[in-house]
Amino acid sequence: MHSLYLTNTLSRKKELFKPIHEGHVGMYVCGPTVYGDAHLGHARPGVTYDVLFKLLRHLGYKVRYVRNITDVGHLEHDADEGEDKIAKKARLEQLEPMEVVQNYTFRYQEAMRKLNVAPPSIEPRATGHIVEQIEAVKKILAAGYAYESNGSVYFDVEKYNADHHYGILSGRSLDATLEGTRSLDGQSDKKAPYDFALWKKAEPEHIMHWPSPWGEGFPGWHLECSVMGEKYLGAEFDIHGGGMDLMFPHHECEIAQNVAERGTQGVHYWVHNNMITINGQKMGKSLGNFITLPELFSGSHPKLEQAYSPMTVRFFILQAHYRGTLDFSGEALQAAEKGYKRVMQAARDLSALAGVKFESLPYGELPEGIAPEVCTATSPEVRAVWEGVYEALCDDMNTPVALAQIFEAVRLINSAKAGSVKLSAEDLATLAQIFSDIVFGVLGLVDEESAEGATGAVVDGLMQMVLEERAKAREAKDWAMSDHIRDSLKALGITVKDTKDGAEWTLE
RNA sequence: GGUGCUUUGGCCGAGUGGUUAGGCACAGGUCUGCAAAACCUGGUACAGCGGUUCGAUUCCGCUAGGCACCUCCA
Repeated sequence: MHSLYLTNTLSRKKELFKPIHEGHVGMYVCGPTVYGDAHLGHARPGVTYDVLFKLLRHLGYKVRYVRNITDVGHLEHDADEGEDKIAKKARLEQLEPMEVVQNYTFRYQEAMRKLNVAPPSIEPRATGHIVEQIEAVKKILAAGYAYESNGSVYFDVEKYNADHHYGILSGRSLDATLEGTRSLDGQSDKKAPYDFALWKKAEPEHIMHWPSPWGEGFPGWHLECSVMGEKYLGAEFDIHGGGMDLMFPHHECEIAQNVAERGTQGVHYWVHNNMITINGQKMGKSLGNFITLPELFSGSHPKLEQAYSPMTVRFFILQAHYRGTLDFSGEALQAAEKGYKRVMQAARDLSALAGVKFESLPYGELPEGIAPEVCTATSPEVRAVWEGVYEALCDDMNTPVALAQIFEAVRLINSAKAGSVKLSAEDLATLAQIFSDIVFGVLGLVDEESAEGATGAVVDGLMQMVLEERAKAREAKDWAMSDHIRDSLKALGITVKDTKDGAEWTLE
């Protein structure tokens, strides 16, 4: 089996990945808070952990992938004094909170589906785990790491820090945290500013609340991930992913809760994806500089000159390493679009050359394929691509380098098609496997053109007929007619290219 | 103020103590009725200043710029 290395935020180093249970992986990723449309920033963890999910599967692991939906407890402005995001949205739109949740959950899943992000094994919601969260609060109270205050329960960070290290993940000391913590206006029930809420008393204006031993209230944001992770993956599990902006305080608090509640940090590998920036600045809700995925796919945003297809967006994300920032610009998206199309065209040509049909799996199904141990190709170039791709992906998911290797394969395919390079049957089979397993499998690309374009034999037949007529005109050197046909097709979005072996066409 | 990250050719973006990343764009060539595609070739990029070294874009220090987190954010 190929050895996978992942950068663990706990150690800030690349570590050899070893699962707790041989052959099995438990992975938890922080999902969205569903109070608005997903934006480009949300696509990054979606795609990143989708690749990790698929890579692990391809390497032969059985994976349980849990990605939550946050539908309560996530507050605005301040973790303890603000208003619940969902409730606020519901109030603004005169809706039942669950209507907001339902709507944006559906829209999020729809956007992920378009990006060919496989649905996780389990997609739990915070509101579905109120009972478990209350139980967790009780345990933390019993362990002495929390205190009740005026109907709310807070985590006692100072007490915890005396026994453990609060800041182990983000690399801070409590003093540093204290310095940076904003002092709150007005009265707070907390003993210290860095204490965070496990359970929050519901003020009269709150519309989402549940009964608890401490009165009517709702769970704190950080608690849900601790609780749902434990429920579905166990007290200890392998991988926890999320955006870098969640490292502190969210993930730090999770660790503290885990230790207080069950005596273990719970997570072996913390994986964090970096942000997508726009003009060098983080794309985010609070800055108002975000472009939603529906806007991106339709081109309906003042910053956009054109629409970008879901696969262009996926390719764009894949072209950068997940731990670095990725800067958005129209130019960069257009470059990604061209590159993506080039790879897909090569896939179609390879399909013809190798006599293999690449079929995309029905959405939601995962390839069972296990990465081959040995490369059977005969040419050194193809072998190098095969080796390079696995090496890159297993080296902390280096998708940009993997794609560079894929472009090498594209060059070989094109050269073979042009006749300047000879590829053996084994070479073609290996290339076909790389495309099937890696390009379409692990990297999760889909050929949009063949998927939604020119459907069916009717169009194929029609095009064949038209191109035959054009070929006759060309034989008769009737260039006017030939060009007229080509121009007319172009106006319909059909591009005709003349090659040695006759005319080819593609639909925009 | 604290913590951490970062500065690569026109743009995006990998990587390394000495050898081509890759994509997009651009220029020349091959092919072609033309066009497109494809293929071939091309541009000596690594913020600045010092240091370590036979040799640094790659290690160390300083300077300058940028960013993230410290409050909700993927």
